Amino acid sequence: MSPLLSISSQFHGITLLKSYNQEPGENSGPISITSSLTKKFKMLDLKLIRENPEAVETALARRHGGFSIKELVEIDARLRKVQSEWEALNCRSNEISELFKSGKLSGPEKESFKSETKEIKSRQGEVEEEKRVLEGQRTQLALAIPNMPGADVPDGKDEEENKIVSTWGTIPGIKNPRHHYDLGAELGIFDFERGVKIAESRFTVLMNWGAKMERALMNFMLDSHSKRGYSEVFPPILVNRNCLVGTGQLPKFADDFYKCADDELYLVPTAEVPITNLYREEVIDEADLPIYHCAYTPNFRREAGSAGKDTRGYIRQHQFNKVELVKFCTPETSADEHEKLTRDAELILEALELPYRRMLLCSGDMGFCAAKCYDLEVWFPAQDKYREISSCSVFGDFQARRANLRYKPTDGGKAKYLHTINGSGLAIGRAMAAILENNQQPDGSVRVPTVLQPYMGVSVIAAKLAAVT
RNA sequence: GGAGAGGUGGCUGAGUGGUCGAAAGCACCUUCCUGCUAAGAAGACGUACGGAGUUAAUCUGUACCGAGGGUUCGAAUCCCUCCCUCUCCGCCA
Repeated sequence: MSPLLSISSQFHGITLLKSYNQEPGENSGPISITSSLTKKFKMLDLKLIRENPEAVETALARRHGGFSIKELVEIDARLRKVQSEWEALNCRSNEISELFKSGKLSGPEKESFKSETKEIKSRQGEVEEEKRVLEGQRTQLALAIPNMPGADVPDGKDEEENKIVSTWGTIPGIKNPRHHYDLGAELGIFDFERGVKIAESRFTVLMNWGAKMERALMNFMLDSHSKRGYSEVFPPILVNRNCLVGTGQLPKFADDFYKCADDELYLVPTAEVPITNLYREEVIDEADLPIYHCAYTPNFRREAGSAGKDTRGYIRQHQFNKVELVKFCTPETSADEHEKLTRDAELILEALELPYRRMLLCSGDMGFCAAKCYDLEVWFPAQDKYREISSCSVFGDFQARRANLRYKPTDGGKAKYLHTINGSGLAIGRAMAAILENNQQPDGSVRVPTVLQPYMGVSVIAAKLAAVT
C-alpha cells in the first residue's frame, strides 16, 4: 500500500499519528504569531511532506489553486542543513562549558577557551541569521498551504462541478414570486436605507416582525440542537489573532475580517473561530469525546472580493447572525460525525419546511481548511435557484494542528491530534429570506412556519399586522 | 487607567549562575502485594528536530522553564523590552 493510499483512505488527508512541531523564526517574516502559539505552532505535517512530497503535491493539485510545496520542501531542506551546522557549533561550546565546570583549567587555558567560545559565538551568529530567515519563510509557506482534499471528494475546478447528493421538499408553485427584499420592505421588516445610514452598505435594520423572526429562528435552532445533544455556548465576539490562525482564517485571508484599531482583536467571522479555540492548547481525555457544541453569534465579514455580488437584499451582509455547530472527535469517528452533523443542519431546514439540496463540494470549491465539505442550498423562488445556507466541513486534524487541539487516548499512549468538524445550523438571515420567499401568499402576506409560531405568536405576517403594537 | 503579585512538564508546585530537562506531590502506564465503600510497594513517565542502528530495541546531539534581546566560558536562575494571568483600587453596562 502506498503512503498516499494509507493517507487518503482516512480522507482526512493528513496522517494523524505523525506530529510535527516547528519553531518558526522569531519575528522574522511578515507573520507574527504571538506568545505560546509560536512555539507549539503546527500546520500541515512536515514529516509527511518530506517523506511523500509527490503524494502531497498530487493531493494539492486537486484544489486547482496553484498550490505547491516545492518551495517549502526546498526551504525545509536548507533549514535543516543550517540547523545541524548551528547545533555542531553549540555542541562545541557546551563542551567548553563542561571543562570550566570541572574547575581544572589553568589560567592560560581558560583564556584560550574563552576566545574560542567567542569565535564560535560569532560564527553561530551568522548561521543563526540564516536560520531565522529560513524559519520565517518556512512558517509563512507552510501556513499558506491548504488542507488536502479527502479521497472521496470529487475532482473539479469550481462550483460547476459540485455534486448533488440529495434534494428534499417540494418547490412551491408560486406565480411570479417576489423577492424577499421587496416583500420584507413592504411588510416593514427590513429597513435597508436606515441600515446604510447607521453603518454603511450591506448593513440592514430589522424592524418589527423581522426582528422577532430573527430572534425566533435563533431560539428555535439553538433549542433544536440542544435537544440533539449539542451543548450551548455563548462566546466572546472579539477574538485574538491566535484564534484566527488556529482555525485557518489567518494569515491568508486577513482582508476578510474587521479588526479593532487599537487592540489586537478581531470581530468573529463565524462562531467556528471562538468555539474551536475553546480547547486550544489543551489535552482532552478521549472519554470526553466527542464534544458537541452549538453557538449563536453575530458574524462580521468585510466581504472583500465579493463586490457586486448579491448587492440587493438580505443575502450577503457585513453583519449577519448564525447558529453554528462544532464537533471535536477522534479520527476514527470523524467521517461519521460529519455525516451526522450535516444531517442535524438539514433537520432545521426540514422543520422550517424549506426545500433544499445537499451538495458535495468538488476539490476546487472547498474552503482552505476543509478535507471534505457539504453545502446545503435552500430554494429561493424569486431567484429560481438554490442558494447556500449552510456549509458543513470536516477538517481532519488540520485545525487541530494549528490550534494544538489534542486528546489523550484511553489506552494510554501519547496525546494525539483530534479532529474538528463544523457547520452552519443555520445562517439565520438567509433562513429568513428563504422563508419570506417560499411562504409568500398572493396577498403579500407571509405564512410563518409551524415550528416558529410558538416563538412568534402569530401564524402569518401580514402587511396590516406589520406594526407590532 | 493606577498599584502589587506571578507566568516552570498532563496538573499542582520547588528551584536565584554550572551537580537542572528540571525536586516533590497528583494523574497516567507496568509489575508486585493485599483484598473491596479501595489501600500499599517498586519501576517507568515531557515535547520537537537531527545522527547511529535492521524504517527494531537502544544509544546519542541540539533546542525548549511565557516571548524576544543582553551579561557570562556557562542562564529556568542576573539585566532590559514585550505579551499574558491574578489580586486590590478607579471607571462602568
